[in-house]
Amino acid sequence: MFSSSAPIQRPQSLREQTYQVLRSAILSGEFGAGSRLVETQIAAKLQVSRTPIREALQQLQKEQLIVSDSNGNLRVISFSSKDAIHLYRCRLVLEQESVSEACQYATSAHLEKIELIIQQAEKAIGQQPNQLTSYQLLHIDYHFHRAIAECSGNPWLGLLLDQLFDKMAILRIQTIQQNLQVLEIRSEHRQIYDAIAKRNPEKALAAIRNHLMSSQKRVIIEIEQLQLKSGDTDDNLQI
Amino acid sequence: MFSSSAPIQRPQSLREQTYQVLRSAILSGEFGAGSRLVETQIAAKLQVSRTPIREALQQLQKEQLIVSDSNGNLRVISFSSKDAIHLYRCRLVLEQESVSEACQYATSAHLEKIELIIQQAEKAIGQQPNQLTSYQLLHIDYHFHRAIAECSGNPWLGLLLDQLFDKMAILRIQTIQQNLQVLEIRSEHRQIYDAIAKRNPEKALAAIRNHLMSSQKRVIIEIEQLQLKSGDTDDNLQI
DNA sequence: ATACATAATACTGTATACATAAAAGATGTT
DNA sequence: AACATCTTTTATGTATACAGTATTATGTAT
Repeated sequence: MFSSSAPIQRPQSLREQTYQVLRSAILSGEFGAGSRLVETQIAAKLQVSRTPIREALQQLQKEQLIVSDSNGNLRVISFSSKDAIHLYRCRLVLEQESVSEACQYATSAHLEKIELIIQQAEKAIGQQPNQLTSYQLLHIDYHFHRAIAECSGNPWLGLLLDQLFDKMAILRIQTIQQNLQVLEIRSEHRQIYDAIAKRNPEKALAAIRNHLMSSQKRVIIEIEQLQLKSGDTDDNLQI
Repeated sequence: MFSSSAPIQRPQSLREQTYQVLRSAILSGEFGAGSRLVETQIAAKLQVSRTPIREALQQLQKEQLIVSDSNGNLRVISFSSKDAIHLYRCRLVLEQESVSEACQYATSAHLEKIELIIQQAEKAIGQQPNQLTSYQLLHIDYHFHRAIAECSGNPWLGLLLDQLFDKMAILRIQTIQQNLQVLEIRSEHRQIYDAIAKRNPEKALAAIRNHLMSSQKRVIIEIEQLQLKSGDTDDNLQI
């Protein structure tokens, strides 16, 4: 009969589609931090009524990808370097838990999946070394960290991390220009993986910590450079 | 002129009001885990149109207080003992960060606030020893932990914890019957506070760990008892 | 020209109407 | 009584109308 246990899924609602469109527009930097979002405008652009747009915006607001400014206008959230520090601290404690559990509970299937992601990343870098978009890069990075979190078998851990990853994307999307870092990230990832595969929690914790601290440092430097520049000319004032 | 810097707030939207009503109905146990929520019914009950109800339900869904079951019906989430373990693990790592930061950065104002909360708790227990509702108890507990998190100055940490606290409420609302535990909780809280006040991270970490592990143990025992009972008679089947 | 009042616009919040899909019930047939 | 088919009910998704509010533009008087 119907061996397929996958529940049939009717065409996604306009709300869901709208949500996805807006979300990736934000995370890919298409809407820069601070840009304003208006129901009617988006509705006109996407050719649907305000209702699904409205609901999608509310979702995004709930996960703090957009916030309402002092006038009650919706804007893409914009992070200070202080926010960056705080976000990275949260991420660090959650990811330490993540790798620590991974060392204990990762199955060989889990490990294979992680290794596959690493390989895919290397291939992507090898093939199109310079035309990798920041968004693609972030995506690969995300999958690596997510795959580790899944080893824990703790869905809530993954959910919490997902929220942080979205914010990381906003943080980093402005900052990744030079792909120099790609090399560092690659080796850092491999160190994390190796430690997990060898079930060595001490090394794994050190590696994830090192990775996140380096990443944080890179991001903060760039944020502060951005702030300096926007301090000079007040063009891109973020109201 | 207007020294009050508080932005004037127009009457809250029906959506926000609905959200609050539903949220506290869920967290207080008025809607038990697994109960079904239907737009039209709620709309009829609260005498507003479906629109704000709908939007409030979506918010609750986003924060996983309600989920859609296999038929697409919205229901209050219901946790297994496995979920409890996972949720407590997340909470532990975040709260360890919380107390650790508190040891470093708590100002005397912060400490006073925490102490005040402890005193209020003791007063509440002294005055109405047996008629304290579980909801009130949870509320006091929440404020204690939240006040500690605020010492870190990390708003994101607080936000992540808030999400967990909501789930804890659902977890615990069914389980707190006998107020025996009140005494234990009280002393555990005091130990945490004392360690923070003395800026002793080792003790503080041990204390928070002890508190959460004890709490987890209490919750899990009760969940499993519940499961046994509902296994006997299939009355309160949670579909 | 500046200040003020009034009109026009731009958005949001809420209600409501309609379409569609699923679930439950009813009716008839064997 | 069991089953199939058709109807009715129930619930959700989307569009749209309307009200209220804030913001901006326009005009008028001093």
